[in-house]
Amino acid sequence: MNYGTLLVIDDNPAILTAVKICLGGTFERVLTLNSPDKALATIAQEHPSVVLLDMNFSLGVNSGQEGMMWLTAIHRRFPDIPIVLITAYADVKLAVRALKNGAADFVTKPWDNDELIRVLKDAIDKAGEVIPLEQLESEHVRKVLNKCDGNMKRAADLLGISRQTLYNKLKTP
Amino acid sequence: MNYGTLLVIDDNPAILTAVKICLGGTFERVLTLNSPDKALATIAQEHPSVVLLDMNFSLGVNSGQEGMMWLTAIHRRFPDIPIVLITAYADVKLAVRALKNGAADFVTKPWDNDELIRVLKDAIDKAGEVIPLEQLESEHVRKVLNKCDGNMKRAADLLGISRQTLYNKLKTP
DNA sequence: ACACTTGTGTCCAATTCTTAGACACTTCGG
DNA sequence: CCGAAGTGTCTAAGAATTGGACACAAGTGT
Repeated sequence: MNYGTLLVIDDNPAILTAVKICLGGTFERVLTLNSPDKALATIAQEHPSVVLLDMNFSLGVNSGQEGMMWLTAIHRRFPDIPIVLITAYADVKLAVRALKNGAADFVTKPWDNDELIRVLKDAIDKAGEVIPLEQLESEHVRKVLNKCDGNMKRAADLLGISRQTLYNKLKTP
Repeated sequence: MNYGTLLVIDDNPAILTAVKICLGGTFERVLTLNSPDKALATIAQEHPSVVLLDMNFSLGVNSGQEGMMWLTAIHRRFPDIPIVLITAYADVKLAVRALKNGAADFVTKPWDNDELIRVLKDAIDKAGEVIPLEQLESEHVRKVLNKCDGNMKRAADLLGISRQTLYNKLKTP
């Protein structure tokens, strides 16, 4: 039941209060910002488990550029905190670009409460998963070796390890 | 100028010929399938550098379920080959789900030729990048350590390495 | 104030991993 | 047929990893 702290960033006060009411029961705390200006400072201080970020702040501008900028800024600074984007202007191109820029998910207004809760929980759960170093390594090794059509010498070279080491890593899976 | 082989999978013959004409100059070869049934076999045999996959095959069904299934099937079997999805029914939810399921990109019909070419090239370039093992490792270590609020013991535990090893890895960045 | 727990920074010696180099062998293309 | 490139294997040296240990700091509960 304890999903930690949610940080919501939206310039519409009505949205902020609505989110607070809808998600107050799910999250331990719901923090709100009506401008992304202090997002980095707030995140650094409060360590939210997830950020819900609106894409449009400049009045009349709905390209989502500003939200995208903040997404990249926050994600670069806090790669381990999942960021869910929300926008009124459903745009496939924008959604694709957001996900490629590190967004955990992308939802459109008006939102469905249950779906939003599920999306946020999923983002938190996924961010909470920790892959052991060895597994990460062996998966990557396999992928690179695949791309090299099984050429061990080139794969080892690309991976930055010696051919024998790659050999050993494949021996003990 | 040589971007290898493109595999296009679409049940509309007109689309296939159109793509062939549009992208024939960019790719060394353009293979086509009017059904995903033989996708896995074809990919295994031809080793395309990218796959362009339509989402809707069953007539009258436009939920994209079938394309999604083939996306996951192909991606699970060939994680190193990028898959670009294409659909006539622009749907943000569908696009998000596709990207989360491993799609390299998502474009909508009717498409812009230059954009499609750019997207495919990007997908190939990105898939061609190989991250050295050490860099992958250090990035992951940093992320996990961050998530543990700097608690080295827990981080080392989650990573599956000893505390001293984590210590050393941080010493020499 | 007191013990207790947890984590840090640091060392050690034993073990394991990684490396460069070498060798015979196969495969492939000119 | 030759040479280039890759494989499978080995060795010996060097580097990394491990469990264990120790003193110390910070936070816990009593």
